[in-house]
Amino acid sequence: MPQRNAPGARRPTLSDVAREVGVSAKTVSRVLNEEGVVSPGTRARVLEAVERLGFRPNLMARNVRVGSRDSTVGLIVPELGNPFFGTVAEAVEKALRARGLTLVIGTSEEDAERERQLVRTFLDRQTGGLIVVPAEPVGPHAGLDHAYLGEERAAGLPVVFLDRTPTALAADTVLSENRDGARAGVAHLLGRGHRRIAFLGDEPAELYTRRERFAGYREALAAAGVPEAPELVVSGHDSAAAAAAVRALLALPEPPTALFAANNLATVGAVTALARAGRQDVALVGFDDLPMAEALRPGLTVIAQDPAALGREAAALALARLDGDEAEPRVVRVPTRLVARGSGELRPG
Amino acid sequence: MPQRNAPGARRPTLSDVAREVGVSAKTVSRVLNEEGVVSPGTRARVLEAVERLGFRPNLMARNVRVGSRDSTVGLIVPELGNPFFGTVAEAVEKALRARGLTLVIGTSEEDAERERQLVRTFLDRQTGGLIVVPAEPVGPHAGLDHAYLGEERAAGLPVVFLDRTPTALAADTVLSENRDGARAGVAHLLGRGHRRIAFLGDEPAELYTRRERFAGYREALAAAGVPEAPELVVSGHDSAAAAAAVRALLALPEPPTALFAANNLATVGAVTALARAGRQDVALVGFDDLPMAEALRPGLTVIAQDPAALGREAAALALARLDGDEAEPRVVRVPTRLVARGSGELRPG
DNA sequence: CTGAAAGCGCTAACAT
DNA sequence: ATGTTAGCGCTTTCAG
Repeated sequence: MPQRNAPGARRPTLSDVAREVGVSAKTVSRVLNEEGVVSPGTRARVLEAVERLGFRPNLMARNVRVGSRDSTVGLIVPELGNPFFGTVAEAVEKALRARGLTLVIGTSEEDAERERQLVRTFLDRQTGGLIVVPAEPVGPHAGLDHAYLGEERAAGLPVVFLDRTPTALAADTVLSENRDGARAGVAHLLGRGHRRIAFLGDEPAELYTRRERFAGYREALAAAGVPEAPELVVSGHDSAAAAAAVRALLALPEPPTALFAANNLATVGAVTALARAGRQDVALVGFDDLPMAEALRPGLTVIAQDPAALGREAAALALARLDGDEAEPRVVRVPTRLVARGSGELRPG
Repeated sequence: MPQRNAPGARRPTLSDVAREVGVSAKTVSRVLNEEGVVSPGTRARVLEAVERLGFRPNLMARNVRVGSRDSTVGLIVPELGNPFFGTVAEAVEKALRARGLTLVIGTSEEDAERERQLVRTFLDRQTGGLIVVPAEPVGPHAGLDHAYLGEERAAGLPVVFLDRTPTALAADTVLSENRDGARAGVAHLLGRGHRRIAFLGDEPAELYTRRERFAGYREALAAAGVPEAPELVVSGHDSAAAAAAVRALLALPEPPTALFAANNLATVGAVTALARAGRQDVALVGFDDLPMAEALRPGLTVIAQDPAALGREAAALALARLDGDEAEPRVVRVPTRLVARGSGELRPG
């Protein structure tokens, strides 16, 4: 039972333990780090004193001396309330914990400047690696740059991009098979006879995932020889906007007979709008799975992503770099999976 | 433009900057910390060199010398993929970031031993505070203890419990109004004429939130003079188990006419089971809101929690302690809100 | 206004 | 098998 420290009392240090036992600090250090050989007797007495005083080593001090970076990895995601990123973070944390590393986390709120600040803070605290869902710079310089991370990478810091890929910096990257997934989802609808298939995307339209999924949509249409209809391509930043967009689509002179919702918020909006309008005849395939998908009537057909795998792969890449892997940057693509539950089977008329 | 560091190059230190400018390290330190008075000339030259060398202070080294704990707060949650805890974490991170603190996160997976290890790791890395969703010890010693955190608290470390409250340690705590919320949800059903209302809870039954919500359920029944029916109280650890439990309930000789689902997984299970059975006549109120709640037909009536508020309040308590607040431990209760969307209005027969 | 020396808690590099 | 000395990068203390 460790001695109760008086409130505000200084935590015991290595030298406190050493003094207590009557050995040098280095000997205590040796015992704790199982370094070199220490006689069983001293070893036991040291451990006893450590226990009794409730000594815990100061990792910061250790790292300063050893000159190594901190045994943490920083993760920057746009948000955590979204279960997609929550699951990613959970998988990263698990993978790190298995290796004795700790997760430091920040949310960029899709703001490139905030992301930079977080990166700076993380680096100042000597985070050993960085996993970043790059925020999309807004304004005229659309697209991802993130060249500012190049120096850190050059200085030997593991940097992994997740879910989106910057244009100007080659670094390890983990992505969902967005394009393939979208193509498969739209092909599913085409295979059921649909020809007027709307695309319901994120905003801004420059978002990497949105671009890729839209490309998949177009590829599927092209492969089936179905002409694109620009009026069927709409956006909504949240589920309410997506629902409104769907209402507008259904009011078109030539409305779509099927919807492809390119992200989970769009899917929620589409389901809501269809339910409100009582339109059980409009087919729907969503990108990204939802907990309620199976509980809906009809069941919601989705292109499921695997956010846990994304997180695991990102952590694995960072860990490999920490272990000294100096190979060229790698891109890992995580497959998606079509889960047919019924909503994609509906037929026009 | 900072000089490009050669790959693997040592990051520049305070003394590097000092040497570059031809002043002492202390002067550079003074400039960076805006401490004391430095002549405008040296100041400018120092800042120029800092910029040119790309110098960034080593926070670990600083903290070691200053003897202060790290400017981080550790958060331990059971999981992050669950949007409830994801939203909590997001709110905590935002509140900390606003104060220049960084969030360190770990997932306990509901394992008390894992939680302890995380606490130890966090403390070793000198985390400045701790926010913990206490894991429920399994086995014979049901209930929360967490006395092991008492010493840390006594040593001046801010400790805040979130969502659940340990029995053996008085510390700041932030809770949802579980009991009130459950009572309101069941009262809603009673008010629509239901008398056979099932309770669909978590497992294990000792879980703090489950106990509180069950107490609210009983209070509502008692207030209405409705006798309890033990066969209507069931559990399910995940949504599939909850769905199975609902199927069993509906097969009873005297089945319930309404369900109260005491958490979001139970709610998903209940919705699924009712949809599969085509039972549009069974009322349902769920505890905890769901993104799809509005998209269901009928809309899902829920007792909404406010996870962001829970996170904010927890962070506020931790920050107050960091600012030196030495008052007695406080308990903050965050209200819940009944959101009526239709599923609670269904009438038997 | 600025600097030299000492030291935070710990470990590397020598001793012995 | 153990101890001494020095020093990580920074700040405190005390001089100038």
